[in-house]
Amino acid sequence: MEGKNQSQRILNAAYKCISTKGYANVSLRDIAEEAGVVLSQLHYYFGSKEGLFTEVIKMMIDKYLKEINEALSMGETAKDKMLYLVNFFKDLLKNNPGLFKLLYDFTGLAMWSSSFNSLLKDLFNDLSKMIEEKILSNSALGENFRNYSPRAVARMILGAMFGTGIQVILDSNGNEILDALNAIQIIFE
Amino acid sequence: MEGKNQSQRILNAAYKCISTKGYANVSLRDIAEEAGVVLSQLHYYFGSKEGLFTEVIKMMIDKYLKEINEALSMGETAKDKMLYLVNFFKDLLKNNPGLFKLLYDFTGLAMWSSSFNSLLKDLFNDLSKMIEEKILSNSALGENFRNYSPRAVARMILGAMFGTGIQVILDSNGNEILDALNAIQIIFE
DNA sequence: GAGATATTAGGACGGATGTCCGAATTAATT
DNA sequence: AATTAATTCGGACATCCGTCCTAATATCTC
Repeated sequence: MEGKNQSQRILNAAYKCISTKGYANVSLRDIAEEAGVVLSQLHYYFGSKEGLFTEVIKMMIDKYLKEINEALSMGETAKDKMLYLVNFFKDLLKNNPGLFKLLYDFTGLAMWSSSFNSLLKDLFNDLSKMIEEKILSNSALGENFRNYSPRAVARMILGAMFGTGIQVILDSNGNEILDALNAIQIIFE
Repeated sequence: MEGKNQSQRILNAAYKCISTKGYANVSLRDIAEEAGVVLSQLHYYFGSKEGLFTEVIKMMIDKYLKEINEALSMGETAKDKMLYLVNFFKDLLKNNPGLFKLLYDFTGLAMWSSSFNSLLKDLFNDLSKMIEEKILSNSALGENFRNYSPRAVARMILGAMFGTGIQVILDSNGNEILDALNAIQIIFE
């Protein structure tokens, strides 16, 4: 009756558990229970804990690439596009903080595990490239930009969002900090 | 012969273990062995794992507040001070990456554990306040700044360093990404 | 020096975790 | 309908973990 659904339900349960409690605080038994499935099914479908986590990470990566690509297709000028990107990120932090927590958590995991390192490294690479190409490439930017390569600026923008985001998450009343995200646009003024 | 030294050796060992392998991959037995001490000594001096980790976090916080305060006391203009701060951070990532990894790791821990949350939240608070007061307060900044509160800009600067730093750490050949840190100064051009 | 206190040492405990295995059930194929 | 393959289930396994307890040793006080 379940068929292929079973593995998808496990994947969704893993996603939910990890984004709620953190990868270090989640056991395979937690995930099995959340999925309404017997423990051994996780190994039947994903082989190991690492295999399951890998799939969750890939799922997360797809979401980020897709959603940010959408956000970056809005607007015309660099300033406009940056506004759309910032607003997307503010909305993400407010209405779907689990997705950001997942990114932060797995990025931390990737610091110590070479298996996950390349996955996350590639994601940051792709995201910064998207920012570079869609925001910083075509339009004629201010003279300030001539001192820094578009690649470096894109990395910094991505880092500013990420690093400001964690401060929002950390502070339960972080709504005020959300305004700090707008400050990224200072480079386009 | 050891006396008070014993607890300090445990603390140093914990610091070393966590900054090398990550808090999730370190057991009290690892720390005891690294310190050359019997397991039960950890509970004798620190009561529990949480108690020990708390002290390690406080030690880390002291280092950051002290070192960044020093970096921010250099230079005169906002642009100069920002350069000193960036160079301090680049030096940290290059020569003492373990300290940054520790910050990232514990910040992730603070997302899930309310016990550690306030410690890290306060650290980010203090650091952004230092940046605000020492860089953004006195001097007459460009007109761009009137659109954003100094508090928000400080948060964003801190976030940009933090978020760019993790990208450097993630990439084993991250020396190129180090240049992205310079791009933060684009807001002072 | 004797007694009290603080520290060190070693081991045991209950519980949790990832993994694996064999049987039962279901689905697919002929 | 019979045989084979795929899936589901329940439980066992070895191991590791944080914590706790008791005895031995060192340190300090008078």
